[in-house]
Amino acid sequence: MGRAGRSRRNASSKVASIYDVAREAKVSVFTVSGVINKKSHVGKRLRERVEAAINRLNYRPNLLARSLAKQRTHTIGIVVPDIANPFFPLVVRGAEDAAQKHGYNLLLCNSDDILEKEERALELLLSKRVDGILLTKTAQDFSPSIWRMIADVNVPFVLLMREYPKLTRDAVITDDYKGAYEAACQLARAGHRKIGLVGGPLNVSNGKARWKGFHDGLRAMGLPYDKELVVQGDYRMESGYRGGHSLLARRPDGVYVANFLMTVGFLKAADEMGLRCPEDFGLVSFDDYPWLALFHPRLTTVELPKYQVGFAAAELLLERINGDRSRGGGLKLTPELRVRESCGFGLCISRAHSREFVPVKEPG
Amino acid sequence: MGRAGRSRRNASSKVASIYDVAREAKVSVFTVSGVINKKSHVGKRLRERVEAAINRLNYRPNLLARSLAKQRTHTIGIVVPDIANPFFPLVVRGAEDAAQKHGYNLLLCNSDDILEKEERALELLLSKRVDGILLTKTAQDFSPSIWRMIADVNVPFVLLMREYPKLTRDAVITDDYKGAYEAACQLARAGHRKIGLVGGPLNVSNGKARWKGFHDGLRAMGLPYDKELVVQGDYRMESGYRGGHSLLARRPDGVYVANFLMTVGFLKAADEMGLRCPEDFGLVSFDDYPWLALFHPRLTTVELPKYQVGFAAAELLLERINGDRSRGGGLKLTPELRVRESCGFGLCISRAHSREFVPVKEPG
DNA sequence: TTGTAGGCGTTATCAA
DNA sequence: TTGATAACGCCTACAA
Repeated sequence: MGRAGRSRRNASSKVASIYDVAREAKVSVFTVSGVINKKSHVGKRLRERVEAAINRLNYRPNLLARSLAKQRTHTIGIVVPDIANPFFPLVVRGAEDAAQKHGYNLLLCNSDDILEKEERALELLLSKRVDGILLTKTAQDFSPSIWRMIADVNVPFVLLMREYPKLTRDAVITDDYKGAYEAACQLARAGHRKIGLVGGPLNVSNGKARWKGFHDGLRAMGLPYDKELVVQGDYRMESGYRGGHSLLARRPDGVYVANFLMTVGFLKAADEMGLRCPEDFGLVSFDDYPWLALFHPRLTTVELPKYQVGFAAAELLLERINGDRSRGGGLKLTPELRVRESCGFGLCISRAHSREFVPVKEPG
Repeated sequence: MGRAGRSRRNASSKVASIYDVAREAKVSVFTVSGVINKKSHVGKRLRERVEAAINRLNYRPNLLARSLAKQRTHTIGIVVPDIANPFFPLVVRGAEDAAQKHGYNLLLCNSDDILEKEERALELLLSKRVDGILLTKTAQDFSPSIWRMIADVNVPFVLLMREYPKLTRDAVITDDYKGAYEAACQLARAGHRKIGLVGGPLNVSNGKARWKGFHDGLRAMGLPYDKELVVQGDYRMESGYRGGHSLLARRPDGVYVANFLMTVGFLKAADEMGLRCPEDFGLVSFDDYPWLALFHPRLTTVELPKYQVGFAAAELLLERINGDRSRGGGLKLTPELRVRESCGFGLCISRAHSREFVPVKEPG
């Protein structure tokens, strides 16, 4: 006996359903559904009647019900370590813009780079049946239970900033090797000989890349790689601070810090030790922000195209969601060295990559 | 004839449904549902059988279906002007933490402070049947269509940082009047007499409060309020930049800029005009960040408890979602003046509010 | 072109 | 305690 008799709404909830519209327009739900979804097979007369009814009732389809029926939520999940880390807001914004463009929404989760939180977030996202997931993977492997769930649900993933081929090869990252390489070279060109590193975690892909690039950059410039001048951080302020204290005690004349948050911690340590940049040490940081061009020391940085990372990742994910595997995953976006005073370019000799500051010339 | 015979899953999708579990455990879906939701009325024997079946099938309830049935999504929508504005990430993080604690997720939207985008976002959120919405309202009034939809759906709102009593009195804001008042006083105490303002939009509540506080602060210190030294911005960098050029041309000796992004623009303008802070003008900004204590000029700011705003707002919203109206809406959190060198405290005579920097003493 | 009815995966009501 | 079965609101074969 179908559902014909149902949908008499209780007084409290006034939202109209497709049935109410059908009744109001004296047609079937099929017809209503047709005009909502702009199917071609609905007569002009009826369409107008339905549209009138829709307006009268201020009807809006219940997307929850639609999702259940169509097995598609038009929602994508995004899990980042911490939206409060200034690196991620632009990534998320890029993703949101791309998603929005295609009628998708973003369900946002923070993992704090902790596996357990990450897995909890993923379970929830999968249970809510998001159509796809953007993920900045933590360093640890998934537990078997999550692997199984992922396999069952079969939803596309695209990785943000970090690779994890066990899960997927679809990843949008930046060329951190190159960025770190240039950072090291810039320090060398500025005349520094005893160059230290505050690196990222070596168990995540970009931590490794930033370390390797630094290493190779030094070698290319004929400088030694000194383990004593290298400390490993975790991309958070606190680790930059501790790293700063232990590294600066060895009096390097140049330092490359692998992200902005650690740079802040590092500068705090330097401040406490009474050391000044660039007078006492040259500094190159990763990850640029507009205000860094205005405060002193004006930081030499390697800008990462954060917005583009998020945007491209979401676009790629949407392709996968739509079953399009034509384009290979694995975008690697190019970073850009921005030379400013913090590297101490007294002797500096490089092309200027920035319009905002004093151009410095390559040697003849 | 019920649904007994259904749910033979097609090969592609392997996720188990509650029916599969029921069949596997040779019980009814009612029993399975009971186990999942830890209802008391399910025998121990059966419960164990069901749990075993759940494990075997790696069953996870489909939250989409549950939401439809329960009329509750355990999702809350949050719409902010722009997550890339450094003010909002911490707000969002606070909200996410509170939400997470209660098993809720965040659906994030950016409005760019444009009414049309805001309304599109709200429509989507409402159609997806979020249980509640956190909103930083744009300056313009809702259109009638949105009003009607809101009335129909009857979902609780809590406002973030801005008031809009037409919609709800539940709002979590900061005491911007007080913050701006203190900012003005601090500039006066530092010895400035010709004090200018780069304010926020006057059609949003906190823009007005920051202007009024500034105005009253000046008066309290016996200084004139000079319209010529006041420009209106929109909280974005560009407006701070333009405001900086037009305001600095009048050579104020002290300036209060109503948020960080505009301060960045303002400093750029100053830089271009060859003016230095604090030598050529004292500066107090709104909205503090950890790194501002480390770069020069070290900014005197009025810190707003961003994280707490988000957290408290989400908590309040969750109370409303659960039908709890006992606590009155309308939290006003207290800002904190952090005195640092940018205000030019040569003559300064205030208590120190910050541990990070040189305490300056009240005169005897 | 339009309508009927069953399915999406839960929860919840009412008997048994 | 348990089980059948109607909602929840939408889409969509299959019929007409």
